[in-house]
Amino acid sequence: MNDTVIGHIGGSAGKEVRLKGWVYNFRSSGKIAFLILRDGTGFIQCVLVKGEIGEEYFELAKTLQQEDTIEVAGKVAENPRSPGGYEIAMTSLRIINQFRGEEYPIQKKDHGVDFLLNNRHLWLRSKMQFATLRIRDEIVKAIRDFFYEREFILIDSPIFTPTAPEGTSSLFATDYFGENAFLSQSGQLYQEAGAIAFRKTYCFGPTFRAEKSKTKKHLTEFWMIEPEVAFADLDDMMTLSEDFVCYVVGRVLEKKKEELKILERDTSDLENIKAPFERITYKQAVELVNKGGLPMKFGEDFGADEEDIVSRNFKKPVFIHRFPRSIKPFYMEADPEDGDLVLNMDLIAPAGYGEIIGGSQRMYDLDRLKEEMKKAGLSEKDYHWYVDLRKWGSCPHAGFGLGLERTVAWITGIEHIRTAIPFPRTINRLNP
RNA sequence: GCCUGAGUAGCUCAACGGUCAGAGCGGAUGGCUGUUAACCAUUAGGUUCGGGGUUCGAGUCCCUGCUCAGGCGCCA
Repeated sequence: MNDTVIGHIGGSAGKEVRLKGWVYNFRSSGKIAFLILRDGTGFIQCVLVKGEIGEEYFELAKTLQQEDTIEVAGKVAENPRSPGGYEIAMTSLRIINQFRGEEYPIQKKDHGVDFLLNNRHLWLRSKMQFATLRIRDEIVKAIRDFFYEREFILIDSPIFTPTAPEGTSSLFATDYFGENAFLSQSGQLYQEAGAIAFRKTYCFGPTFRAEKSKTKKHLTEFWMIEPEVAFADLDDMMTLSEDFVCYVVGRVLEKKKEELKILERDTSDLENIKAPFERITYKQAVELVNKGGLPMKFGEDFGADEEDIVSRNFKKPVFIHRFPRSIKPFYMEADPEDGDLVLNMDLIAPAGYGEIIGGSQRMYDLDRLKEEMKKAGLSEKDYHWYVDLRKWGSCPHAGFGLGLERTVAWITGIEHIRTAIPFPRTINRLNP
C-alpha cells in the first residue's frame, strides 16, 4: 500500500493507497456512506460500504464532522458518479484529530462576506479559495519564468523607503528609529537604477497604498511586478506587456484546467487572449467614451464608467497610450510629437477588471527631469540618487508595473479582488 | 471622504406598530445501500448591534453612535 496525495491519484488507479487529509463533507445512509476528503492537493470522494469496511470502521466514521483530521486507506477506482472521476473504496479509517465543543464555522452553503473574511484562516480550505489561490500560484510561477527566460535580472526594490514616487498622501508611514519611513508603493525608481546596472531587471513584491478606496479592485497591500529595460521605448513596453499577459494566460489555461472548472470560468474568453492587443491613444479613448454617451473632456482621467465603456469596445485587453502630462507623474518622457502628452500606456483588462498594467518611457535628460521635479514640487535633495542616474550613463529606458491581484481576479473571473490574495488588506480590514 | 442599503439563533434569512420572535442549514438523537450543499423524524439553541426617544404597546417608527455591504471618487 502506497502513501499518496489526491493530486496524483490518477497514477494509482486500481491500487490500494493511503491518504491523509481532512473531512470536507460526510453523508451517511444506513449501510453506505460518502466522505469527501480534502488533502490540500485536491478533493476526492471516499465510499464506505458497511458490509465491506466492517461495523467498527463504519461506526467510527459516523462520528466524523467537517475538518476532522483523518487517514484513510482504500482502493482507487474510476467512477463517473464521483465528482472528479475517481473515488476510494475505503478499507480503513484512522482519526488523527477531532475537536468537539464548537461547530466548524464554515458550512457548504452561503455565507456573508464579512463573516467569511473574519474566518479567512479557515475559509482558505474551501473549494473556491483552493482553486483561486492555486491559480495565483501558477500565475506567480509563470511571471518568474517569463522574465527568467528573457534574461531579466530580479533586483528586489526595498519595502522601507525614504520618499515616494507619487506623492505622500497615499503612503503608510512607519517609525524608523525616530525617522519617517514609508512602505513602498512602487519599486519603479529602484528598477531604473537596476536597469542601468543590469540592462533588464524586474522586481516582484508587495506594495502599499493608504488610499481610502472602497471598490472591488483595490487593496491597501498588493503585489506588483515591475520590469524596467534600458534602451527600450514605449512601443517595446507595449509589446513586452502583451507577450507577458499572453504567456501568463496561456500557462493558466495549460496547467490549471481543474481549478478553472471549479471556478466555472468561461475559458473561451481566455483562449482568445493572443497578441497583438489594440493600441489606441488617449485622444481616441476619449472619443470612444464620448460616443458611449459620457461627456469626458481632454485632460480628464478615466473614471470607472469611462474605463468600462472603453473596455467594452474590445474582447481583449486594450492599450491606451499618450496621456496628458497634467494627469501623470513627473518621470514620464514627453511625446516628441506633442509636448503636452507623455509616452505612457495603461493596459485595461476586459469585463470591468480595470487597469492591470501602467507603464511609460522615462525621462532621461537631466535638465528636463529637474524641471519636471520642480513643477511637481519635489525636492531634488530627496531624490538625489534618482537624479544621479541622469548624470552618469543616462539612456532612454522604459518599464511598467502589473498588479498581480487584478490579474488573478480577471483570469479566475472572481467578482472581487479581495479573494485574489490569501489574506486581503483593505481599507477596513487588517484581520486575520 | 460621499451616496444608497443592511445589522434578528453558530450561519443564511422571515416576522402588517399588537398573543409566546419563526424557518432552513449546522449541532444532538434516531432512521435510510449510490449520495452530490443527500434525504426523513424528534430536539436543544435568542441581550432582535449599542445608547436615547415616541407610543397603552417597538425587532418594526424617530434621533444618535458603531459595524458591514454595493456604488462613486483616488489608483494597479
